[in-house]
Amino acid sequence: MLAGMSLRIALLGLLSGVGPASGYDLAKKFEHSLNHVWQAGHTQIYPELVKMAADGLVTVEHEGARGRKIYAITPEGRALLTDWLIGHDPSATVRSETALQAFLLPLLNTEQAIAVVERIKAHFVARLAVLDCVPEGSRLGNYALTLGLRQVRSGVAWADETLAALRREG
Amino acid sequence: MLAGMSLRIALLGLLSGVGPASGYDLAKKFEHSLNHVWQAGHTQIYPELVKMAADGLVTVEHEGARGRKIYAITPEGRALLTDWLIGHDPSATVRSETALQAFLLPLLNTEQAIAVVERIKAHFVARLAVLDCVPEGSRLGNYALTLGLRQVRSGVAWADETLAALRREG
DNA sequence: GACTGATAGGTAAGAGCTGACATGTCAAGC
DNA sequence: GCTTGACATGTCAGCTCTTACCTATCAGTC
Repeated sequence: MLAGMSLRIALLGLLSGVGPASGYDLAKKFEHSLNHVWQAGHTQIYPELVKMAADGLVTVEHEGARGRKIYAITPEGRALLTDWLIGHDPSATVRSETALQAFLLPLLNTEQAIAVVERIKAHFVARLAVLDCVPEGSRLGNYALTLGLRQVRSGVAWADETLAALRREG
Repeated sequence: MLAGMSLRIALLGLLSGVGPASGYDLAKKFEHSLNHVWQAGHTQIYPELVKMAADGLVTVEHEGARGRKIYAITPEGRALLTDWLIGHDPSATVRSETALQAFLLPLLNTEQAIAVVERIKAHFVARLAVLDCVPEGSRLGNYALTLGLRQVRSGVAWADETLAALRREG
């Protein structure tokens, strides 16, 4: 099980959850639900689907209007998906620009630090607003939604706590 | 301000916070503190320091034993660092394998889902243990530590909630 | 003297990802 | 008939990052 097959898994998961779809559909789905969990644009998705078809994980079910190609997950794809979900130990790699700014906060004076934390808080709040608008009951993604909400709320709480601390010492 | 200069910022931040250091030192610092916020191995750090020196952001202060090269941040480097901290709007790009597994949980049966969430929880707990052992008072990183602790704890809370829900329905 | 492990610094192939560009279809409104 | 905008699919350069590999020094131990 190679690392860095998360894009494949995400695509297989969508195909498994919502049924056959075109690359375009999958890109839209990424934008409107999965993007809180994994990012990918159409420039990544289209070539990946071609490779996945070559590997037998998906098939082109039929071609529709405007060159629209509908992909469906194969039994091999379903097997890979389930194996990954059950067996893959998620890597702990984190790359958060927000956390990096938090890390480096002590390099700024109090006034500057307050401004930075205010902006970080605004970011968390905006994200919270987006997550609150995600429709529930779409089967896939509900658990990720509650996880995201919890983590974003804890981000807001951190920002408030940090702002209070900075203002006390400032 | 280009995107994807976070590695530079992280290195400049360390040099600014702890003073001149070698690539090796910086790699160690990454491993023991920054890696909860941003990942980078020595294979990324060494070439990046060379490029940063070429761009005038750092200088080789002197060379020590065993070819050890000590880098120091320059005024230009300090200016770039401060500008980024104050002016950079952190990108919201997320790529979390854990969250992806959470997203796809509904594709599994209850028994399998419980096993996956148990593993995710174990991951969060392990991370919590690591963060609890990070020495406080090291100036840099304290704010990121409290942020990380909050988010990991909310991860554990989510896992407990989700396990309870799965066991009710199972 | 030989071996081990930490120190110290790299290179290079290839995978992953971003942003810019390119092409063409189809429906709706003017 | 023409334009606009959504639909639909792709390529490519360039950057980031990971993995595997390589070299060499020095201290301590068997």
